[in-house]
Amino acid sequence: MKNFKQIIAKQISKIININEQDLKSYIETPKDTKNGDYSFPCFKLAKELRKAPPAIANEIKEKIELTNEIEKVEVTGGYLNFFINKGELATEVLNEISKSEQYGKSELGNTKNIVIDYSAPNIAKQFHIGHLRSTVIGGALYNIYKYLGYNVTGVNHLGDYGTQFGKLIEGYKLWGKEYDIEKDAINELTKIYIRINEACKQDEKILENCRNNFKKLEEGDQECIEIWKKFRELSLKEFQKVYDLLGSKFDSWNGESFYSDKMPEIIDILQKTGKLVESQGAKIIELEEKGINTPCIIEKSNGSTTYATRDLAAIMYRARTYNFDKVLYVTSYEQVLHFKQVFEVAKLLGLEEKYTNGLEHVSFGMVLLPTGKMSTREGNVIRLDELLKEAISRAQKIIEQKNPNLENKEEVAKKVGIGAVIFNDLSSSRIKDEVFDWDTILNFQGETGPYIQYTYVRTKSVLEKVANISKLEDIKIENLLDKYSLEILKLVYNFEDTLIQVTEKNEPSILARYLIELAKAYSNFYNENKIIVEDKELQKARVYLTYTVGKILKQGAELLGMQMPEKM
RNA sequence: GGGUCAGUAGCUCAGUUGGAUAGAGCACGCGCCUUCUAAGCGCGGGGUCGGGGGUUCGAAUCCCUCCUGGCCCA
Repeated sequence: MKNFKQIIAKQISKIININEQDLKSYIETPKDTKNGDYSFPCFKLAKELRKAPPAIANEIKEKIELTNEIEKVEVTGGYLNFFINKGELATEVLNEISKSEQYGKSELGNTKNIVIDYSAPNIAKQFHIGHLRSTVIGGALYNIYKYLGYNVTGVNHLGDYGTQFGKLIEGYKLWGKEYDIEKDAINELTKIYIRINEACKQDEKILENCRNNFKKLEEGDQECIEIWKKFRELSLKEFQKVYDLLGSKFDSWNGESFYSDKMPEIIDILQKTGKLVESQGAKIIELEEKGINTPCIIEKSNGSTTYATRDLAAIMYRARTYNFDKVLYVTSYEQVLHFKQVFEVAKLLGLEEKYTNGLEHVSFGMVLLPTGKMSTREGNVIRLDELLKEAISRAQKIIEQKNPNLENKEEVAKKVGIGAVIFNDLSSSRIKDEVFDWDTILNFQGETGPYIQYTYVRTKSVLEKVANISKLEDIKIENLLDKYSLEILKLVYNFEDTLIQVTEKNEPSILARYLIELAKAYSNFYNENKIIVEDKELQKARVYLTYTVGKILKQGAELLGMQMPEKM
């Protein structure tokens, strides 16, 4: 697609001795359209050229060559304002839209390998709303990178390993028959876990047995492995229900346990660097000279490994298996120090720089309850399946009230309710904390998922009424040059750029905000203009624009992981 | 205590990487459905961009400092 900024930069570069790329980065888009579509602030040049900014602007204006794309240039103060040819913009955008089913899709990523590590719930623990963000942010990034031509691998790095399993196994051995873990696995396992922890406090012997169980698990003891496998399987079955609702998919389920036999190599390599030192019985790596004043613990004093070791083993494995250009770790900001340490230590593994430079922690804010942090131990967590169930049931009530004759009510309620939850999590910057509130998350009005779905449904409804959409060749562009249409066309023009920005910052909220803007622009258009009108030429053009908006809303929402109903 | 992230309207958040008069949504008030879905649209009030210094033609944005809060580490 034509790059208007580039074209303007090119014209300016013919007059001023600054390279095109720099000029392009100076060009901005004014907030107020009366200041044009693009603007070049001349203040930067004042010092160098020893002239007042308005004088420079005027001088450029005198010399600049207008093109097909640039219709008019005006000087306002020190700004040089460019007005582009709207017909050219509209033609360009609609051409691009009509070309392919998937607008904005590209090969930009050039099949670079991206590994995204997300969701990663803990086996035998509740899948609560704290896990939602990782799942949803990671999922959106997965879709968007893929859309831009990257070769993406989604990894669910399950928390399926660690000393807590020694305890759980012991609890299960002791009282397994009292609990129906086949039926309600996670709840029952949680009960066992609480009970065994109590028992450990009372009786040293039991604690000893727990430790032994974990050791046995590591050494391949048949019974322990069987039990652990059962926990894992049953937990995954429950997680899968949530993943099905959210539409989450993973290419790999290699969790922590997968790396249990890959850690000795890591320790060996680190040992050989001479940087691995003993401290209070533990093996650590000092990172002070790297500006991190907490050492990274590789092996605890009792000989067991840490999260860090497992993550290092994972880096090694992923480098070999996926030849990654980037690994994105989508976890909450609680883990910033952990990843800082791991990424630093990874440089000691003897890997190519390509790998160590590609490690990135995509951190996000926490979901808090009005009372503070959630805690599994205190039992004040909100289960994700319950949240989703509630979302669906609220959507259902609204359908009952607004559109009682709708077909497939249940299916629509599912899409709307879950869409609201997903969008809510993606609509503000990752880093923001979120205080959980039912009415905020399940709000269906204003800047929400359902608003985007609703706008989409409106476009479908119009298209259904007119039955057929004209070919682009039959559209008279001059029918789309009003203020409301142009607002839409400009946004459509920005779609691909928006996707690129998402990957540059690993920030899906940029796409979420974009979709809100587009839905708003269409709602304005829809409100101000009748689409089905007497003037058939006008109708054709407006229908085509409607079709365009619908297409992008759907594509964008699906990239975020939302599903679109056709009616609601 | 050290590190780190954040602070913008009553609440929740945008703010094009330093540009023109700081914008939305929610909530509140008023208006708009005999014609394409009112889960919508319009109008209205509401701001010391945490405070103070600095850099700059120009700062919510960059630097310094202090305050408040979150998180991590001991």
